[in-house]
Amino acid sequence: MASIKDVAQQAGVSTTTVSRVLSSPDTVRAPLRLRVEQAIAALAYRPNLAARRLRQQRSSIIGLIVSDMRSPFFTDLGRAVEDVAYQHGLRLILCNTDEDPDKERAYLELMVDEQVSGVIISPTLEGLRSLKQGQSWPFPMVLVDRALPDTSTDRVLLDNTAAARRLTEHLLDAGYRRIAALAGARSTTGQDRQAGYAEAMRARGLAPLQTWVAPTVGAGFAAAATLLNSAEPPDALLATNGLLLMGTLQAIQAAGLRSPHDIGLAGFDNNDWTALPTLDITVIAQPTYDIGRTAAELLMQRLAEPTRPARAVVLEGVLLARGSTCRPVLVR
Amino acid sequence: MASIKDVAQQAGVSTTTVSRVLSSPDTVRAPLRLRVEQAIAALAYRPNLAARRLRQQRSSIIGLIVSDMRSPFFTDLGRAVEDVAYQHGLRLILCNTDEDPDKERAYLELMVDEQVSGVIISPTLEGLRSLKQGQSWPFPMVLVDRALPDTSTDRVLLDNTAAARRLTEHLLDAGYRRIAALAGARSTTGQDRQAGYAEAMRARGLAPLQTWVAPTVGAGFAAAATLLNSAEPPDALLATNGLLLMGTLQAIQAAGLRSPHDIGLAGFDNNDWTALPTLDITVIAQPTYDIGRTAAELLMQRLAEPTRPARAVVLEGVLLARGSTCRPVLVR
DNA sequence: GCTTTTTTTGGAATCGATACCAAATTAATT
DNA sequence: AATTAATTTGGTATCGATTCCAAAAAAAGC
Repeated sequence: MASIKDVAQQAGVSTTTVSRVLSSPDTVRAPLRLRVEQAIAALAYRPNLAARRLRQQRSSIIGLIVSDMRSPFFTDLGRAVEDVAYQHGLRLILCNTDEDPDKERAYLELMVDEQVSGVIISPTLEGLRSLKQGQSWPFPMVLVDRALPDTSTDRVLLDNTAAARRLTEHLLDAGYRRIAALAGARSTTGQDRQAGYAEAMRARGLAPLQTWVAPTVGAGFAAAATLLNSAEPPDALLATNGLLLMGTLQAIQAAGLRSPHDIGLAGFDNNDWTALPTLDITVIAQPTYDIGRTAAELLMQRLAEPTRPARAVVLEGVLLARGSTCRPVLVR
Repeated sequence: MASIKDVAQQAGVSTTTVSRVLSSPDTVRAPLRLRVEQAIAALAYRPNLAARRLRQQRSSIIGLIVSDMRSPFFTDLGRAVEDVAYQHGLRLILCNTDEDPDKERAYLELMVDEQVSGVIISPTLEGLRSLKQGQSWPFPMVLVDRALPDTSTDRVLLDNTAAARRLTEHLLDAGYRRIAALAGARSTTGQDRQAGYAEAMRARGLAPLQTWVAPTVGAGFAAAATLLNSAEPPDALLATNGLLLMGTLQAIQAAGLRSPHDIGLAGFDNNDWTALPTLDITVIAQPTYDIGRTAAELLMQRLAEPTRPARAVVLEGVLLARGSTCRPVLVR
């Protein structure tokens, strides 16, 4: 493996000059630069990233920390981040926390060890709290999907409260009244969406009826099944994320019910299956890829300009009104 | 940030000793070791990975190269790899090739630059061919999901031909005859599954009827729609992966057809939505997480023992026979 | 108790790039 | 043409760990 010394020798210059050709070519005069470039090509020289990193005390790596990459939202997000990262010559290290604050902390410490240039993170509640209490890390961070108000960290969020409010109003407008919400515990996203739901309900003089559940298909199924089997079952269900929506749908079908005839159904995340004609589920579509791309770009901008003020980008969800919320007219 | 020198000074020993406490503690006598350990704790010392990597000429990073992390199969796989990697103190770098051989090559070269310890890859056809032609890389590789026969690289595969054969036989046993297969082009997986399908068809004296398509939902939809609108439409459709299955289902529903009454439907990948009672689609379930875990473990074993002979692990798919292939008895 | 062997510790070189500062070269100014 | 300023280039220290080899200490052998 050729090193910078070999290149320097081959081109008859110092290693300093070779280094300059690599980082700021226009400070080296043309004839020399040409010789160096030829030597680089001839030896198929590739700079040693470890040496560079040791000297510069930073790496061209960024971290992506999410709860579980298998959740479709994070999958899309990750793909977008990866695209932008590689366009900028940065590598992406991937971490799944499973909503475990200890794992989250451990991964952040790994990021310190790796001397990453920056981290994009969808933090746990505990992580957010410790950030708010002044916990700081030796790299810039961009929060995605989750954040607490009044913290000065770059972030990209959906207007969760507004989106949930809109979705709830859509259900109310369709004539549903006993609307129950399944909200993901352990994240601000779930809390914000629950808040939007509750606001919309109260605005019409109705009592909100939310259940807090772990953000998994299984937990969604169990909670929805319990609701459906209760004495006074709801006439519509609202799931605050794609996994819970799947679980809820499973419970509805397992109970032999159909939307919209027997029960209204709406949720978040425009996953492929929600659009199937025989399911046709009303959802809030999140601009998932955009969220990831924006987050990565915010990080790039901060790396270029470390002192600029923190920026919050709030994106809108799009309501896709479909058949699962078209309540048939009933006479009671 | 404390360095090994600071620790050495604090403990009153040489850096060599500190290094030894870190890598092989039992070569340092207890009292000294204790002093060093206390100094490490007191200074919250963390070794500089760049320095270590520069000296050792390798990094504790592994790469995962797949076509698109958004495909559920690769999502699960990636999660498994990540779990095992972190258990072994390795970081995971993620790459999406989009089935583009140039991108694949570029990413492999990045892996060289990063001096990764190893790579887990689901290679493109071109990538496999160049491997077979003797292209070699300065790190061990484990192939997942795709491989050519007679190459000596560690690999973890599904028995794709057998699985597709079994699925096709299941359709035949249910009474379907004009079974059309949508096979993913550009991967050995698609080819192998097509082969299994074709074998099963020919064994019953039927002519296989396959269409090669790009492995995306949209391409699956288009191809299935064309088949359904043809003069002699098939009586069953077989999709060789989860994305194609979704596209096929969309086309069936868009045409106003229902399984199993109007048309049989079967596919690969036991995604959540396939199990919904109202869809209830027969699939071959791949042990996705297991595949990823096994691949990661194979890599760990090779890192521990670089010279051991290459190993191929072939896992079985599980046929989940569901409602979409229960052909109602017809009189023709 | 003294020599030999084994174990434990330290000194200094090394990995490969970059950054600072000084030397050399070129350009600009009077 | 001589002096000064600006630009290009090179020498060398440095980043922080590991590794080889030698020195010191402990254990073993006679």
